[in-house]
Amino acid sequence: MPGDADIAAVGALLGDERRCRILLALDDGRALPASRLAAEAGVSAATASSHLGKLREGGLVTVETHGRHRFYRLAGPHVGRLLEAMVALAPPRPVTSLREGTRARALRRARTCYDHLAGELGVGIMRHLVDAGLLTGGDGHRDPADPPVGFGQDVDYRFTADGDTWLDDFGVRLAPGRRTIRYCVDWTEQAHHLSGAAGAGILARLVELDWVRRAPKDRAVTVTDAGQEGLARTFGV
Amino acid sequence: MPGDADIAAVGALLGDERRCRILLALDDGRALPASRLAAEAGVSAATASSHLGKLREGGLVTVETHGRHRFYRLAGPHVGRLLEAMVALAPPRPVTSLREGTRARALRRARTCYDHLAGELGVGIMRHLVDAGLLTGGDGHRDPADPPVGFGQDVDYRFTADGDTWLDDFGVRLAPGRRTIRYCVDWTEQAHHLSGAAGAGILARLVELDWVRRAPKDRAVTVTDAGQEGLARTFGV
DNA sequence: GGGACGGTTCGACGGCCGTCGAAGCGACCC
DNA sequence: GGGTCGCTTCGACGGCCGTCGAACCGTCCC
Repeated sequence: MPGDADIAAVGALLGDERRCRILLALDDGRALPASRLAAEAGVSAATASSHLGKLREGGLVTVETHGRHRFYRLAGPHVGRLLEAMVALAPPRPVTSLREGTRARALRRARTCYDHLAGELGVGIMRHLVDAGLLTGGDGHRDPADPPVGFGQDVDYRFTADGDTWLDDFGVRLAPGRRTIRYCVDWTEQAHHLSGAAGAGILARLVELDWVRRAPKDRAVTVTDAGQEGLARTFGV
Repeated sequence: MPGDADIAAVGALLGDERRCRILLALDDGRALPASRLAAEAGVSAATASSHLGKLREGGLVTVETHGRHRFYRLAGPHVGRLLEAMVALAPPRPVTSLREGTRARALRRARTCYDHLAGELGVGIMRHLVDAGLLTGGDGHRDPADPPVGFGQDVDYRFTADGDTWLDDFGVRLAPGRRTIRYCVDWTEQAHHLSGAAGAGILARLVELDWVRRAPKDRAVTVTDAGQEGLARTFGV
């Protein structure tokens, strides 16, 4: 039984409270520097570095180096699912922990990324636009060297004629010259979501329709009842 | 952060290879005696008892005592989901382990329990019958003292007039005197599935329709393509 | 280039936990 | 009731791993 050893290895990673704190701090999809995670776990930089090394080796987190900072992220949606499954099993559920849990889940579902939508919702909308033939392209790649955390980048996505029509019909107001498409790699979903002027325009229109509402102080996005229905009908999400 | 400690406690439970072996052995929903689990984990009875005690205290397994045997089960569907999430993260996937994993998943989806259906499919069918008003009752309870593992028991479920009609229409042949309803508590789903003559009759009819096929030597049940469609249409499962 | 800063590596300390044999306990069998 | 069997408890041994300070390495800033 060679495969069994590995699942225990994953379990061992999750058996330490400090490591769990680190993972939970990353659970909403952010990328955080090692120092912040050390503070979050309440542990020295040396210890945190050791934990992060193990989490990385175990495939639970990934690193990006920017200057003298190293940003850590959850390695993918599987990790979020795993954390969710574990939280569901942790027997005592103090209120605060519950709120944190649902909040992280909500952020994974929908959040803002600067001026546009990210999370399952952002990715789902972009996927729908591509599937519906409103948006084409997407063979571009992300330059691993320069870009700061979670930022967008030029790629060869573009709206089709149908896409232009759809934008007008849906009520997204974009100056003709500003229809350049940008996207972000959405790390909680490991897929693309729209950014740039189009992403901002769509988010603005969704807010105008009162389908979604932005939290005043953070990146949370809530979907209204009307939004549930409208988003499902329009984008299948 | 009081809640965080507990999720690490769950992780610690999963950090031991022997405990993982035990959990994986139980992953298809069976109840196994401690001695069998000791053998499965490749460990002495004393050690296995220690592990089982911890798993029980952690809420991952439950015990039923029958005579001098003690049968252990996964505590519920959450545990199955957790194992699934962990397997999805264990990086190397030897073929055997993959086959085992998909097999366990298949058993959780559909299996036989003596002469009737269990697993998600069995539970889903029963739920549909109740929701559709074909079956009523179900306030009975399971006597914790006597019954052997996973066996059915009398309860006050009964078919309505519509239910009788439906049985005839669907092609389930039951002698009028043999319409007594029995059910099993389905432990992988923590819900009821039909047993008794009605459960057996429905399974027989599903086989006759070639919607499902029983494995010759074990409890596995596979759903055919026609079955996928028919079961969805008939029972919403 | 010097100094500060973020991060990792190294080494040593300490504690927790998995392990098994032996003993204890209850249930079954003849 | 004596013997067996299934399981748990106890106690002792041993190893693994989390922890931190100190040293080291690279980047940024003036």
